[in-house]
Amino acid sequence: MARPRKFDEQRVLDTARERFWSGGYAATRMDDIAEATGLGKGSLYGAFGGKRELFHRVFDDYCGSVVDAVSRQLDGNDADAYARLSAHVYAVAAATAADTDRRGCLLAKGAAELAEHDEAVAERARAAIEALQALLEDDIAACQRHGDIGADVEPGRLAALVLAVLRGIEALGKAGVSEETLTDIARTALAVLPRPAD
Amino acid sequence: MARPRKFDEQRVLDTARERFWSGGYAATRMDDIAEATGLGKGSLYGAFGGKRELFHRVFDDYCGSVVDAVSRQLDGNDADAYARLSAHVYAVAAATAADTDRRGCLLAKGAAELAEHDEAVAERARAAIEALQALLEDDIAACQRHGDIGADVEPGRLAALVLAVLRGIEALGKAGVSEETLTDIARTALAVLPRPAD
DNA sequence: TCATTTCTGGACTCGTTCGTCCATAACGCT
DNA sequence: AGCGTTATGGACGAACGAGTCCAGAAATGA
Repeated sequence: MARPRKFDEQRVLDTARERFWSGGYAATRMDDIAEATGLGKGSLYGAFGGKRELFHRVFDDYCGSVVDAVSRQLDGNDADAYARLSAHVYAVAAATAADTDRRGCLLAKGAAELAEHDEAVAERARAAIEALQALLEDDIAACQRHGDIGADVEPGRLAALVLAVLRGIEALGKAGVSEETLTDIARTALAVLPRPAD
Repeated sequence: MARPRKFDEQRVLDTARERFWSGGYAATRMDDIAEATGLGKGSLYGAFGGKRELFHRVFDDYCGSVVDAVSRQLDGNDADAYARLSAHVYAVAAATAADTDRRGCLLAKGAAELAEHDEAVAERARAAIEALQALLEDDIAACQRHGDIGADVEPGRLAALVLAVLRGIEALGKAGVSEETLTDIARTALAVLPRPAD
């Protein structure tokens, strides 16, 4: 019984994500987002409240989508668990290297810029990292059950290590390390994971 | 034959570093820096040129000091090379955990915020990472000579892996991962390095 | 002491950006 | 069709921040 919105909220969030992602929070202007989405500022503020709230929505969204994507990549039966892990690690290296704009990951970028001063961002990042760790742990446990990884180290520890390597690959990528080196890191990381005693 | 400066340039750089470090580049105001250092804006601009140039000076300085510090930590004879490596890895984990403000490393933070749009920052970060990698490689090679690490993997690859883990620890620390987990990652990383076949 | 040169610091300018406001448009319901 | 409600979008206000400018201070050398 009132005028309906003409824009798709999700589409606006996606566009805003692009802007925040390339420019960072502080360097992105609301006018940019308004122009990029075609919305007037009245609509933008009416729908999302303000810059900070909009970023929170975008960040939340992004974290969720990253966790979802990894979840899909790592989900499956025990027999293929190691193949999935390996594919995932190489995929992160390749994706980081392919990111020629050096935008890195919005999760890392947003956390780096705002976690210190914005509790909501810090908490969301923490939750996302925890979720990623849990996904890796499940997959590594499956590898151990299937005999692809030695069972003498707790899967949680190995998952934390792999997660650190993955985040490290992204950080190095942003610093300009070559694709070859990144792929090497992925390969070496997989190679040093303990083998079953058999 | 002219009035000498009343301030110490290095001290100003240190203060500016603090500001950029906690706030990031965009969120730090020149007025803040002026107030924090006690300088007037005239002096600030006269001595450093502008915000961008000042940040470049600070960033350059910081990268140099990080490389220097690691260099000192890893320098020594072959017999103690593994002990130094181990101490260094634990030290990074402890330092990251102790950084309760979650400022992380200015190298990572600056690179995350500016590398994409500022070639000078990107290049400086790349050079610093390369230097760190070289330092680790030297130490790992020493470990291999002394028989503390297996010689079947090239030291350069192991160094790249260790570097990724170290940067990953910092990234995870910023995301709020606990000290215990960070220390665990350090321990696990050291544990999975190949042992000599003996 | 005086002249010259550089430093100092705060007032000022100007562009920029967040957020507000409001007249108007669009829709659903009766 | 008319009414009430919500969306729209561009103009506007106000604050803020980078960089400039300049009158005066401080030091050195003649």
